[in-house]
Amino acid sequence: MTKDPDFDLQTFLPYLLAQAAETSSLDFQRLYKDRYGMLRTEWRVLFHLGIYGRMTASDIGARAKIHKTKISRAVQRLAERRFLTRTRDEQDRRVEHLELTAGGRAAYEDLRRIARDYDVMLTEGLSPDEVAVLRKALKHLAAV
Amino acid sequence: MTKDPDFDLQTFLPYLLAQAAETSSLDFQRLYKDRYGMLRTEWRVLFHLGIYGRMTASDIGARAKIHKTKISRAVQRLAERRFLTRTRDEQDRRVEHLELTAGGRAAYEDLRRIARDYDVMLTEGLSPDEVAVLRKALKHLAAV
DNA sequence: ACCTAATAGTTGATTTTGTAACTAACAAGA
DNA sequence: TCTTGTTAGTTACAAAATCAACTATTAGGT
Repeated sequence: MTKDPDFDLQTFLPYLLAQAAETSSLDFQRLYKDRYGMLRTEWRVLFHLGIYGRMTASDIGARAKIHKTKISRAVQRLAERRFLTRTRDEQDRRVEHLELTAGGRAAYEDLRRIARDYDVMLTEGLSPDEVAVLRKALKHLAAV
Repeated sequence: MTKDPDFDLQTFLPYLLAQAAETSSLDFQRLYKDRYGMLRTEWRVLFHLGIYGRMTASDIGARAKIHKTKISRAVQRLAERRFLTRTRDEQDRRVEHLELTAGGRAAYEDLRRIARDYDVMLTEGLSPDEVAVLRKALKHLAAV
């Protein structure tokens, strides 16, 4: 049977995005999973706390657009491993402040180095201009 | 606490890719889920058969980089709904050829139209040049 | 022909995710 | 001070993804 001339799956953005995201996500996963046995949401939470410091679960959810149940579970696991501490807010006792422990910070700094190296590796084969456009376009797409 | 100056999560490609892919995937999901109750892997299989015609499960897996168990289950569901037929190869009886039925083709053509419209909508706000670079870069990243 | 390895595809057990309902705490108006 | 509504976060159950083990069939060497 002949190829459909009107539509090419290889140019359909949700398809391309899914392929690229899955490839990079799986590659990067191997790095943090092997070292720390972390899940995807866990490194994301770890990185948010590493970069922005003290935050609440909702803060992270709002910034990263991750659902609160995912964050709740990631925080639980990170707390069990003593990567972060949870402190109740005295003014509003619904709120919990999260903060990395020394161990959490060490893990974050280690993974941040790895992430940076991985990012450099990913963009080999693309010109700096192309990378800039790619980042801009991805931000745009995430915001739609 | 201050922001880490050495590393910005908002430029880290696996993070950006995951955000963009998730956003577009969820949006597009609503369209095919509402109409046909399909899962992500199911529309992908449907599209492959719609575009390339007769294929085996392995062919699809190789082309789309989807794991064979996912494909196996997607094919089962599509077959139950009479969207495709499965035919044993006479030469090599391990192999099964998959092909869309008339109903499957109708669903594919309907969804293809929707996909095209959605793609157009996604790229509003980006110049044609930017879109071209984006597509090229995503293909590169998927292949790494 | 026979043994071993490889391939296509399926199934089952375990993990992970998603959805909805829930508790606890606060807020704001009557 | 009572509703009523909202927000932070957790938990329970259902849906889906992942991983390993499995069947059936073919291929390749000896």
